[in-house]
Amino acid sequence: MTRRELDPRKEKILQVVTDDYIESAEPVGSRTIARKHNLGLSPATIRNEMADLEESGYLKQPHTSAGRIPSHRGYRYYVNILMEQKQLTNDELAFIKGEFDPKNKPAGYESILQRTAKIVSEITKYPSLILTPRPQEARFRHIHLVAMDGNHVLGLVVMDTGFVENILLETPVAYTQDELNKISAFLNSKLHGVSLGEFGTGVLNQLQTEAQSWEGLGDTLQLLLATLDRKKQDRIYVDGTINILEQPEFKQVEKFKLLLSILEEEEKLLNLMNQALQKRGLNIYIGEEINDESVEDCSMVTATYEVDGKVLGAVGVLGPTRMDYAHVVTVVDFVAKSLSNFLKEK
Amino acid sequence: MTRRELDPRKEKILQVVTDDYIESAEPVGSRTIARKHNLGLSPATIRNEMADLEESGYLKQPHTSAGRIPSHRGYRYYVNILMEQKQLTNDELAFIKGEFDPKNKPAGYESILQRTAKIVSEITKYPSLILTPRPQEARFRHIHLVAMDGNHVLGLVVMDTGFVENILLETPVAYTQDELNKISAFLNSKLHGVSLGEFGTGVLNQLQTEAQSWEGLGDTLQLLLATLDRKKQDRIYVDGTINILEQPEFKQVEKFKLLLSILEEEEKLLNLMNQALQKRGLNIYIGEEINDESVEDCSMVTATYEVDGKVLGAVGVLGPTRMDYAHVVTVVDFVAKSLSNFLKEK
DNA sequence: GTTAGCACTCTCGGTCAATGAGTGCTAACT
DNA sequence: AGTTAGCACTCATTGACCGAGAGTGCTAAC
Repeated sequence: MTRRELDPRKEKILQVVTDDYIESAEPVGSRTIARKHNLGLSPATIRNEMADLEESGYLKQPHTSAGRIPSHRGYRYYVNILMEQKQLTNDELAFIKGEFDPKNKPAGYESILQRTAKIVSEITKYPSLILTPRPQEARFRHIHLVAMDGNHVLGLVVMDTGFVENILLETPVAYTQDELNKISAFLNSKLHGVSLGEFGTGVLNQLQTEAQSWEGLGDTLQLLLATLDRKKQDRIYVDGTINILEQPEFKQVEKFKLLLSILEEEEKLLNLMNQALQKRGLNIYIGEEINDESVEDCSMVTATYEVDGKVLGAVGVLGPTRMDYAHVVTVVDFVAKSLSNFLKEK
Repeated sequence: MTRRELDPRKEKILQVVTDDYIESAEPVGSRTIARKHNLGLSPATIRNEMADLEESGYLKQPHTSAGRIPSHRGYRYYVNILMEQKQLTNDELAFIKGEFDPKNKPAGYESILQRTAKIVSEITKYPSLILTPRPQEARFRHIHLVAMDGNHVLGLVVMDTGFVENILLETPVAYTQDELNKISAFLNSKLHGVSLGEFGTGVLNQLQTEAQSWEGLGDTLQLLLATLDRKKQDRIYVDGTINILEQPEFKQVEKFKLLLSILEEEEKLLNLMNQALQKRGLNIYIGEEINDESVEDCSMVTATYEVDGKVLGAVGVLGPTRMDYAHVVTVVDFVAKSLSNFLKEK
């Protein structure tokens, strides 16, 4: 539905209703519209138009004798066609740019994404979600084994996404650093460019047969892989959950509890955010377009971030269907782009 | 106040009131007590005793013509003297033991503590807090520098707490692995056993002068330290925030918002939990004994965990003053001990 | 096609009385 | 002297009721 299917006057009214409702959280009536925006129309006319809009499914009434609010269909039309682009304020712009200043470079993925989550939730005043780069698709760039005391070896794995993982291994034999260097070189030659996803038992078996010359290496490898496998999971950073309490629709504890239970369950969040990766760039999910039966009357705005044309993860905002789409879209889009740039520098 | 300052009958009544109130969240009246626990006393007698207890500050009334609830002083007496030891149920015991099974050994500090937080909040049904081992006091065990592509060096730092940190450095010069090995050896000889806290600019300056022979090393060192310094912060893992919504005293959104804002602010949590480290073992903070003006009507139960007699961090539960102390104390204590054991195995 | 007018609907806030839980006090009981 | 029955009193809670206000749909006039 990206076609203008409504005549201009109906569009104007739908837009006004949506804007007003987003701002006030109150159903908006014909009188209010006539008063606030002088469309040169009487309340009665507006009433007629609104009745039409309700019949064709763009508006709805919480109860007779209340004003109208947009239906999901109405929001969809609003978002696709009517919504006016918003600009970031100078403050917002400065804030985001400051946080993504290349001077802040070190400090690893984890803290960058956590910071990104904080930025988004602070500006939008909604809870934010950041999906980490998908480890499954990361490729080995470098493996290094370091001898520690006794039977301990520290495995260091660097992926092409810049992701660094260290794994403390207990080995059946005590290796010298020289041996480990050889093993490292061997592993590097075999694994360079292989993705964590491809790297199933097949590759492992092959490695093991080829590596029989090193005593006990098979077991060590197995351990390395088991640990790596556990880290293979995507992660989500959440921030600003508390913001949702500012929204009047969540004043009833029950509604809020439902949403919080989702925000605390990483698995559900992963489901939500993984949808976002399917289509690069910006996405808006309104109401039941979010594929989760336990999310009620919520919408989600997401944008993917990428490096060298490769989609890594996504930045998202979860809020009530009555969220300030124009603002959120602008923020999410800009932050995702800033994050992409920031990561490219590395 | 660990003396029995009340006569047995008053004690019994204080205990019954507290137990009942903890269970029901409703002020408890004389009639209820006479009915439920047959003390062989009439409501009138109980009323007299309760009036005495109120006068001496152990009980209070939310309003005239309501039942009594324990005051903070009453809770304190209850916790110190009256509370009956609870046993863990078999299910709880099995659950905890299963999670701390040494077979689950790998996977690093982070995930262990996160899991611990989950265990505690799931069993107690209150939000849980886990304070990480204090990086300030960790001592260097091992430093290793690995050459990556071009001007990048990966610094690997292992602390005696088992904490492993990796830091990607951009160096002004491209080092060969041989050079790096020498530098590593040099750093190891200098830093082994030094704690992160001691490691101020003093040590740094000394290192820099001694290390002038390596071109550009000074800057690199500085960078390494700056990054390490940023990691020096204690961390807190929180889980089960949502549980607090089950408590009737947080049904009003405002109360809940206050608590949530604390649980989302790491700095405040650190303040709270750092108190716990002062005294090893179990601690109970009731009401204003928690040193934070924004926490209202809450109590905290904490227990330290340790390895080789050295206190590393603490396990805690934050709940309403009306929390089930007996249960929480048992759980927190046992989990802290299990965690200590688990960490010792490493 | 637009609008004024009007009857109607529904929510919200406030008042009022009834209810019930619980208390404190006094006087009688053991 | 400690215990208890009885009674008057207090206070929060609940449900019924009412009026005000916002908004609608419909009809008839413009």
